[in-house]
Amino acid sequence: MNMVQIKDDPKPLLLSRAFFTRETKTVAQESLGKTLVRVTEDGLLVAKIVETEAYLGEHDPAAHASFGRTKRTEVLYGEPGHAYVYQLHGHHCLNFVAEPPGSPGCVLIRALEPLEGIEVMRRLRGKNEMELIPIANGPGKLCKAMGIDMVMYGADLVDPASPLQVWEPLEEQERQVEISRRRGITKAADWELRFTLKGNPYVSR
DNA sequence: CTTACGATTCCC
DNA sequence: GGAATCGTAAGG
Repeated sequence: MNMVQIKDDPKPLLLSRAFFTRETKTVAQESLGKTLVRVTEDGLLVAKIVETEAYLGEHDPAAHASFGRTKRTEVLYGEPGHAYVYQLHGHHCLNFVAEPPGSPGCVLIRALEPLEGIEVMRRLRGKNEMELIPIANGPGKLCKAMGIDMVMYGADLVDPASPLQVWEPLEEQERQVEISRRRGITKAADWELRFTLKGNPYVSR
């Protein structure tokens, strides 16, 4: 990890709008290994994306977009590369909006490998003595650890002034993607749209 | 307004 | 295995 590079020259690391302007399934797979960055008053919170799920749009029974265009899903129909945040069971979940405007695909972020700002993440999770793995190995847990709530709804992930950004990987990595069924849903449960970094211990169970 | 229902988490 | 928990969407 090269913190000098992070602080001095973040722009070349930012992903492009074009990255998100692709098929949802592609964006979900390609997001693995990328870097999620939360800019806070206590410094940068940095983590590697290790688990994602694709939600395909209005014809995906498990997707929120299957309800059509509502106040909640509005951002899904807009410009790709923005954050879709929603609440569930008192927790928050983070998605990346994918596909061109009008096509409401999105990518659920399900687990992170914490890299920087780990003490702040522990504090946000409410447990100072927490082990590294359980800090962000679930969709609700990672939002709490990264300080992501409804304020982040619609945040532009490719804007260097945004509180929530997605960067290229911080260092070279080999990347083997494993494909499986989406977790925790009852509709279209057999669709294989969950993507994980093979062998990564920070993936959710 | 009322009701049903989760893309979850944590504890027993 | 089960409870906590609360916004959303749908129906009256």
